[in-house]
Amino acid sequence: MGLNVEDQGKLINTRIEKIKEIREMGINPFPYNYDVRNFSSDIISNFEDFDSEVHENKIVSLAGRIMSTRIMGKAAFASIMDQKGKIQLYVALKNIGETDYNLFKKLDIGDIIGVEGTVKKTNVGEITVYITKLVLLTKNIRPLPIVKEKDGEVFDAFSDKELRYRNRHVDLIVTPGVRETFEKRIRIIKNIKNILDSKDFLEVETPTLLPIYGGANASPFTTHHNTLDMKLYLRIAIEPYLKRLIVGGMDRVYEIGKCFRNEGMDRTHNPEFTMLELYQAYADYNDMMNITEEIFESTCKQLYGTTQIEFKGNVIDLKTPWKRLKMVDAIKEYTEIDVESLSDDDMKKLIEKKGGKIKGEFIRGLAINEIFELYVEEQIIQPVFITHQPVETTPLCKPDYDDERYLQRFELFIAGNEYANAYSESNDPVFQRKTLYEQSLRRDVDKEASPMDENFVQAIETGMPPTGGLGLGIDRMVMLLTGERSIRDILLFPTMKPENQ
RNA sequence: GGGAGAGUAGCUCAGUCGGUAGAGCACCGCCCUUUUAAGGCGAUGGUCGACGGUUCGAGCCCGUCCUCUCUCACCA
Repeated sequence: MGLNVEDQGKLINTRIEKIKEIREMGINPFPYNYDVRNFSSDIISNFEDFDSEVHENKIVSLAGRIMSTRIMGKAAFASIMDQKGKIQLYVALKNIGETDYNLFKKLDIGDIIGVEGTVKKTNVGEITVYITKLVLLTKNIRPLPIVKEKDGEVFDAFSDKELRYRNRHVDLIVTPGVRETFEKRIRIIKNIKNILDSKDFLEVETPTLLPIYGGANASPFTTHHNTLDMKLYLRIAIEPYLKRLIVGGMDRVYEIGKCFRNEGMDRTHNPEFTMLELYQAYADYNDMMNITEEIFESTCKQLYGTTQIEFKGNVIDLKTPWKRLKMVDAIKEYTEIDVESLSDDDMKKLIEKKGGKIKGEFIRGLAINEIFELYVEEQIIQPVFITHQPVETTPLCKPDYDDERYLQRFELFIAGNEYANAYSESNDPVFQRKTLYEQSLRRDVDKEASPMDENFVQAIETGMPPTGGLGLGIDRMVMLLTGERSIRDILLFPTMKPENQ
């Protein structure tokens, strides 16, 4: 198991031997640079501009990793992969001369080369660089898994997920589509930033290493600062610092960054994950819904040119506007139960019937939320904003004007999962101090309750304008928009146990 | 934490009833100037996840443990 030197010493040693032989030929197997003037995909998609039948002496120069070779005595085909894709090379003794051809015969799949040549279609019509010059740029000594493709079908895929996650550098080279998935992730994040920047939001950076944590119910990672000799925490949410900035007069701020939660791991949870948090002064939860819709719809269109995507076997249409449903109405619609008219006992029965639990004393608002999660959540396939959660679900959100039993809050559900959570943020300093203090007292019972953050409360006491706040799970969004079912497939380097026992 | 599956060559995988460890690709040698899962001939390559047990004999049966994958639950 593993890709350790000891395990494949013989294969590696023969390649180290080749490095010596190449040096003996007077060739440096690790030169310092190369003049790259073309990329594979540009040559292929603009073939007319390069076709040597038309442009007689047009020389291209490109560099990439050798992915396959087909050697036929005094000539060979090879394909190399660069930043933008793959392209075939024709390597002939008569075109590159004996020295370079002898070098070529010593090369392996995985080596990085620079080539110059002319572009022409082969007899069977494949656009190919007929090389006239070959430069070894980096000699590989650790063999790559050989993955073959024919007509889009992949053979001998590098399919061991553990090896792929532990050796993402190899995965990126040999597994078709992996790179594209991560390029999509990059484009998604860039597009979100473009949207927010165009709305005059300021992208800020706030600390991840904190003396005190808060903003969510979660267990933090702890660490230690040596010279200060103090305990520090990795943040579990971005919220407390962004709200300080709103107090400070930065009226529209956002951060896309890592949060860390010391909890279980599964297909949708990694210990470190990426959140978008956004706060807008003088806005409320309705404004947050509009921004959320725009973020999803625009990003999907930008990636695919359509608002429809397939996810978990469903066609999901992200076209806005999305349905907005109060939580109790959603329960009515999906289960024909009118929770507001139920007795406490009937609600308990409904929860227990589905295997749900009521923690501590019975609280109607929490029970309504529980019934929603048990009976409705997984049924929501098309995007829906669930609004007006019971006030008991969070102390950080303002109650609705019309009915103080419910909040000006929404959660976004798509394909049975939650993607975003937003509030008309509570800014009553007396209420905030009280709830945060009460929460800090519960810490010996509730491990996920946060400690009192005096500086944060003082900030709220300074006066936070009415503010709409939004939290959006970037990893979940990337999964939705790339069709990936596991968070590990959209994180370049997911958290792994160490290889040795 | 529960359930299911898996761990054999660098990669992808076979391995029958318990009887000398197999293939394809890669690698090495040879042939080959339009191939594309290139082809042909030949060679090399193994602590069968670990430990223990049963047996004349274990990749295979039994036990314990480790790791991974999938899935359910829990947790935001």
